[in-house]
Amino acid sequence: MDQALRDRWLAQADATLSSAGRRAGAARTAIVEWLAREGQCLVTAQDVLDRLPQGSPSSVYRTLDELFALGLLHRFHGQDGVARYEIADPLRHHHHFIDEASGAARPFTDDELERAIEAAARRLGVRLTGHEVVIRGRRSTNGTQS
Amino acid sequence: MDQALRDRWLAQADATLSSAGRRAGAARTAIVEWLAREGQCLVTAQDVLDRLPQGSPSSVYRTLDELFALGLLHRFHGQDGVARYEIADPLRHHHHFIDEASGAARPFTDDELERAIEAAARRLGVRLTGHEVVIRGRRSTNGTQS
DNA sequence: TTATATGCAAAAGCTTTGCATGGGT
DNA sequence: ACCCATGCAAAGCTTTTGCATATAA
Repeated sequence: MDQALRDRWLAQADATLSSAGRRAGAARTAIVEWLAREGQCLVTAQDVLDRLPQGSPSSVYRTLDELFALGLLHRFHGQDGVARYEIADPLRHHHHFIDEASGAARPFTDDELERAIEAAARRLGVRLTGHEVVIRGRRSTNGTQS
Repeated sequence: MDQALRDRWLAQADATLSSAGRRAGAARTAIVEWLAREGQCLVTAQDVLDRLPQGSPSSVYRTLDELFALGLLHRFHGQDGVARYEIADPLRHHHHFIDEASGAARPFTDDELERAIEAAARRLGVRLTGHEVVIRGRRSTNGTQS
């Protein structure tokens, strides 16, 4: 749904990978392209393996790891101990709402919450390098957003 | 450092466990008592095993699981894919600051942040059942707290 | 040509489970 | 006496690693 983000990330990923001396093989190419399309929120290695004809488990895990190490992916460890990744875009930051009814995760952004986190870090005497918020609950009435 | 919390939780745990029909064996007793003392922030199954003479791996994992299922522990899955637990106290809620220099996690509370999360949930149209915040960074200057 | 990417299979690490025995109530 | 708790050993799952081969640059 966010074409601009997709393209920007793909270009950034290619640039970063090749300037790190990595070469583009069939597996990595397929994985990176899939992530650009489908990796905007919390995908697992298994998701990639299931949906991609191309790529062995080792390639998938290695590529995911490498992209994470280069700062191209964020990594989380979900409620079940399985690693989840998503595209890291410096221009966009989001948090996660987990719907208890379905177990599904939805990304959301909230500027006021963002400011509150920065303020809390200041009060703690911490120079912030990253932060994550997970909200769990149920949609109370009519959904307001997309 | 919080004696009241410790005692309250221990009493609550005993009550909840026995009303769930569970019996107190040597392993569970030792584990629950250790958690009441040392489980206020992000301990792993391995921590329990290392520090306790009493209790086999299966007892530790089973007890931790059971306490989680009964709502007596919170469970998180750390950056390394290892499950971390901490005492769940309805009267006290805290978040986590992870110091990038040491990797250590420290609990903190912040009422304003709490309110910001509630406000964000309201804006999302979500009835909140839980939430977690992780802040990552470095202590910027002189440490202010204990 | 030379270092890197890939895939297979094996290993590693955390956690869960089956089962026989011990123990609480 | 009955059922739950415990511990051992084995199995399960996700993820990592070793190694031989294929391939990008």
